[in-house]
Amino acid sequence: MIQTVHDLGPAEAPQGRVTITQLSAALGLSKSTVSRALNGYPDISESTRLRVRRGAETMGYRPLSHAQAIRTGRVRALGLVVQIDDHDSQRPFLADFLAGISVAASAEGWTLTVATADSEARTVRTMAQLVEDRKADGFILPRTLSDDARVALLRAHDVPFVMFGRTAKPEGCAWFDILGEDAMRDAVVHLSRLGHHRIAFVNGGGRYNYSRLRLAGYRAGLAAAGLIEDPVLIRSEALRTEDGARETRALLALDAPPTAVVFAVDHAALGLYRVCADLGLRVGRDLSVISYDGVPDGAYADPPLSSFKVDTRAAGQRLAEMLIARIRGTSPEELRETAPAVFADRGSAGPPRLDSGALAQRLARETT
Amino acid sequence: MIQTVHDLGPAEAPQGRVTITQLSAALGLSKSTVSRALNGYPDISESTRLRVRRGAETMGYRPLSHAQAIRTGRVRALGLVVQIDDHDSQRPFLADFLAGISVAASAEGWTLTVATADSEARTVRTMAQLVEDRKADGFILPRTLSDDARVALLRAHDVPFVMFGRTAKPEGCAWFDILGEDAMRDAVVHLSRLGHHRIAFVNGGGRYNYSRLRLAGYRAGLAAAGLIEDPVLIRSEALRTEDGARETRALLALDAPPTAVVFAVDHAALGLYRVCADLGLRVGRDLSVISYDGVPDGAYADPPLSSFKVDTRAAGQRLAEMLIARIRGTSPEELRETAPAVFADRGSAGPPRLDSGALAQRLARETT
DNA sequence: CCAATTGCCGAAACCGGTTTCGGAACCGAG
DNA sequence: CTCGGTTCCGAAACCGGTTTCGGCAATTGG
Repeated sequence: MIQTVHDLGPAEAPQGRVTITQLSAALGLSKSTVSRALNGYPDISESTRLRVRRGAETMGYRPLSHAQAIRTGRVRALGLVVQIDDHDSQRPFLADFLAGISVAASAEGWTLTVATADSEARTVRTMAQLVEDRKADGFILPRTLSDDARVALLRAHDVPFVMFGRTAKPEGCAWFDILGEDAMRDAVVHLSRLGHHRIAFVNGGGRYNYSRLRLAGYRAGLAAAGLIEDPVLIRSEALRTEDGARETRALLALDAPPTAVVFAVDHAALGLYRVCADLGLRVGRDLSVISYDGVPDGAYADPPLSSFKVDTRAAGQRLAEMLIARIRGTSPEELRETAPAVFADRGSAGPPRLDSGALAQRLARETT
Repeated sequence: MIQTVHDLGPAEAPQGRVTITQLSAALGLSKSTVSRALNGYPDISESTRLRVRRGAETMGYRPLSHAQAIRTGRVRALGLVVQIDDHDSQRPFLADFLAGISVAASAEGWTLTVATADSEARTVRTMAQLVEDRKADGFILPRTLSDDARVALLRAHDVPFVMFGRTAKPEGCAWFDILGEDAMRDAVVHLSRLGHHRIAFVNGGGRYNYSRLRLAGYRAGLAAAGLIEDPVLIRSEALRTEDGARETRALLALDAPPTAVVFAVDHAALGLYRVCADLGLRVGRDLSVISYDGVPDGAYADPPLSSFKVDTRAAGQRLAEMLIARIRGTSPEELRETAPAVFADRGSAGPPRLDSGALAQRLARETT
């Protein structure tokens, strides 16, 4: 007897779940046949395979992932360990990132296991724990570091993973990344076309792999614009607003200050706004800025921050899809993708009202 | 033969996990005895129970949760469905919230399954799915609504849950909540002591249960301060910065504008800053403001926003502990806790430099 | 036409646990 | 000394799947 499924769609028939035993009985087949039919074994005829699939469909059979896991060792769950000690831009994107992962995962009937850790060591330990307890079949690694302990662990234990971000040592690594270097290059070129000649660069954290790339992009932009690199215009380690303010002050204290600044991180770029407010400079006229990330706060600044937006949600989605493919056996070399950041020109970059010399004079007046 | 665990602590011995069969063999007991010993069955002598526990400890035995789940139906996982259609203050707290849940869960050997949904209907559907697939044994419900469809579903299916926030119909509900009403009351009293007589209130979204409570707290504050309520000073539906700006403008357009505003939501309160910047008003002097949430952005405002801070991480931690207790059988009535918000006085509330009349005149000058 | 494959499926073992059931050993009481 | 009741443990069934193995029927090759 097949229990009819009433109430909400595929919700719950009273004493609900249909098991493989029930399904096989209803079909007049053995459960081994049903199992192999559903899992694509070659020794099942096409006709019965179809019959089984249809029967499973109509009876609403869905195998319990933990019941299969006991034999297969796989639970159909993606793992994500969020490291929360770094006060960088991860937070505002977290919800979108999760959303992207979640839709891709649930589209395939997978789920997402999340844990947090407050240090790199603990992150690795947590991941090891999750793997050992079979709580996740693979991991999405956000914020790839240049030398990443997580990669070492997962490689050693042969656990599938995909990185959000590229790495210097790509062996066995799958990744999805945004082309931050192209964004930085385009930012410099854009500012150059607006008439800027002294364009500074404020990078993010050096331990992150992206900072290496973005610096290269900045340099490529200078080259494309025919500008020569001035080391004093390159700063780094600016992740938070305070950091960005600090670096901005340092840049404006130069004998020949920049008239435009390219930031690798939006939150740091917002520090420039504060310094400008203090010094009576108008962003986008006295000092131009272009940044990267596309955080919502940037849109609320005055003038709104021109920034290269990253579609974090889409990234999460793609990463989840790629990780599932990876777990199912696709080789890491086939799973490497990049996407461009999209420039949102909002008014924080304009033609220089003052050149570097005039700006320096104005700043000198201000500070005395 | 017991395999020795080398490398990193409880990591992985090659061909690792010790099973209950191995453990029972090593102890010279049957696996049923071992199982019952570890699960606290009464028909196991205290001495063997101890022996088993010690053996499990030294051999590093940890039962696979999905192997137990196949019989018990429980996977030792907490569920959290994050709804991302509402653009309210949920985001900045998400990481902290997850961190709190994560530590409490992993302390008990539980994990966290996260999903997202972009509408209430989909949230409910997602939760039903997770329950049916046994991906979570219970749920943490963030952002309790006055009339919450999630509660209805879970109650109907007899699935354990705890709410972050109270509810009007408490039957069968467990919760943890911050006393936002006390915060609002204290805010009004504080402003009154500073010399304010016209104190406005800008509430959050009416569908959330907390808004009812915070309004009541505002009123209690007026009563405690000996002020009479003026309906024109009460606004609502302000969650985002734009909303807060809109409501601030409406308040300042009154014939007798408030000299201080209490906000139920920090991000909305930041809208007041923007309006003041536009109008040339100095926050904390020409117009005072106290808010609620304690978002990081508030500390970066000028002057920093005085706000009642919510320890979201602690809340997540406690909620996870309570949910585990709930799943283990504690009655919901025993699982109801509240905690106060902590006032961070940062300078956005001061003695009024102008009274309501003078402020109105100044605003009139400004707008002409 | 017979032997050897091949295609297709069922029976049964298995995965790592939990839970039911029955029985041996021990106990105090009659 | 026997008997009924505890105390405590092992054997075996079970949970819902997967996978191995073997066998029957149909097909192919010689």
